Order: sequence, then structure tokens, then C-alpha cells
Amino acid sequence: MGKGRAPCCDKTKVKRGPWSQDEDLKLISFIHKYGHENWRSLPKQAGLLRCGKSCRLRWINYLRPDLKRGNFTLEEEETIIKLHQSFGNKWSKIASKLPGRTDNEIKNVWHTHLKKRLSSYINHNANDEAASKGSLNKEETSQESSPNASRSFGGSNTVSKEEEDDVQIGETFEYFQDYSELAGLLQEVDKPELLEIPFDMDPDVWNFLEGFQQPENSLTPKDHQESEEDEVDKWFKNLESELGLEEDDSQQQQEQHNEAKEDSPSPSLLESYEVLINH
DNA sequence: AATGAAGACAACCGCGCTCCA
DNA sequence: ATGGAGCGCGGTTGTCTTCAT
Repeated sequence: MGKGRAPCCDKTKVKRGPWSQDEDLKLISFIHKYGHENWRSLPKQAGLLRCGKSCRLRWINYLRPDLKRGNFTLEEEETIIKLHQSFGNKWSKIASKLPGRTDNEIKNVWHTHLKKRLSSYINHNANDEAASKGSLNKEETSQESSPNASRSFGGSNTVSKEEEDDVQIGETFEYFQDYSELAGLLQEVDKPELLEIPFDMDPDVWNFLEGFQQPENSLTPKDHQESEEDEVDKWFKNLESELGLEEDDSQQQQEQHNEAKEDSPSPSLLESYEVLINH
């Protein structure tokens, strides 16, 4: 493709960093109404100062109504580990087997929780095994005393940190006869409740969004019926309420959301987005 | 109570693939 | 057959929160 890759967007003209609720609402409302056939043109049409990629990512990883929010269950963790053994770092492939979970989420959980847990288990297990045999070899002894040098089974000096980690995880599975054993150890090594994934948005919002399930991707503007607009209307009213944007909301909620809202002074989101909806 | 370190998660970056003109 | 446009993916980075001192 010869001429080099053109940047996906003009980075000086797009907003970057964390998404505000205002932006989220714009994106949700647009996709709910028109779907997302073209990510590149979507931000412009939706009135967002974001790059299409950023919108896509935000939608897929955070706003999609069919996302399962909250902690990973033990079964899910078990599945991830199992699938990682088969697919390696093919996070999207793994995600496809876990409905409601995203590749990004799985990747994060893997790097932040599962990998560590498995490493601790390996050390723990190796020690037990060695103790029971009564004969630790030199390598195992040194790794025990050095946290950074953990699991360097026949490791080469040339492998990257990541590759090293993968080797370590790969080795892990030699210890398990089956994955129910693994499930047990996950509970033992680290309590499941430590796996909390906090979400700043009220869970009720997600419950509410679930009501919409899959957006009507194939929807074209001309297909819109009045009843649907009523539905969207209702949706925004609920959303306003959920997000604490109604006038009679408690001050605490107001403060919380003001922080997140940045510079969105609109008195009523509904009013603002009616323009969008009817455009 | 203050501060630095570590952890957790969201978001970005850039490459490769596919599709289509 | 070719090349551009767009999307998806995996790796990496940035930022916020929590914990330890």
C-alpha cells in the first residue's frame, strides 16, 4: 500500500482522553437511531469531536447495551484461562466465547488478575511439590527466593518480558489435570471478591440500557416511526434521571456528575438531543 | 495527614486484513 | 491487479484509585 498510512483523523481537531457523559449520550443516541455502518463518518454526523476509532472503541468496550458489567465469575475466569491456553493472546477470539465480555476487558483481567494468580499458584504448587519430594533442585530454589525471577523454566535470555510471561503461563497448565482443579485454586489463591471491577456509572443505567439490547443497526433515518421517537424520548428521560441530570436530584449526585460532565452546561439533555434525534 | 508506589482500567496507537472501485 | 478506505486486533500508555509508609 505504498504511500504510507494516512492518519485516521486529524489529531489536532479531535478530542482525546476520557469520555464525558455528554459524549456518551450523543454516541448512544446516534447509534441507537442510525446504527454504526461507518465509524469514520459517525463522529461528524453525531456531533462528536472524536475520531471514529475512538467512538468505535467506546461503544464496543463500554456503551454497548449487551455488555455484561461487573465482576468476572469463576466460570468466566476458568474459560479465559482455558481459551488462553488454546488461542494465546487472541483476545477477540476469547471474547467471542464469552458473551457480553470484550477483548479489552478480558485482556485487562488477564494481565491484572489471572496471570498473577497463576504465577502465585505455580510458586505455591512448586514449593509444595518440592517439599513433598524432599528434593528441590537449584533452579527452583533460586526462583523461590527471587520474585522477579519466578518461573524461568529453561527460559532463554532473548525472550521479551511478554514472551517470558507467556512461557510461564504455558507452563502453568502442566500442573492441572483438569480445569475444575484450577477453579478451586483460583478461589484459594485469591478471593473472588478481590476481582471487583468498579464502574463509575450506576449499574441501574446498564440495566436500563440492556432493555434496548442490540441497536437497530440496519435502521435508516427514513425508517423511523413516531412510536420509536417516543421510545427514544422515554429513553432519554430515563437516562437523564439515571444520570442525575434532573433538577430535583440530590446535590451529591449533581456534584458527581458535574465533575464528569466537564463543560456541558445544557439544562436538559433531552432538549439538546431532540435536535440530534430529529435531524 | 501527606506522599509515593502499585494496581486497575480506559483509551490510544499502529499494523494487518478485507473489501471495493 | 492495484491501491485506498475502513475496520478489527493486540500491544502499549495514560490516568485515576487504592494502599502502604
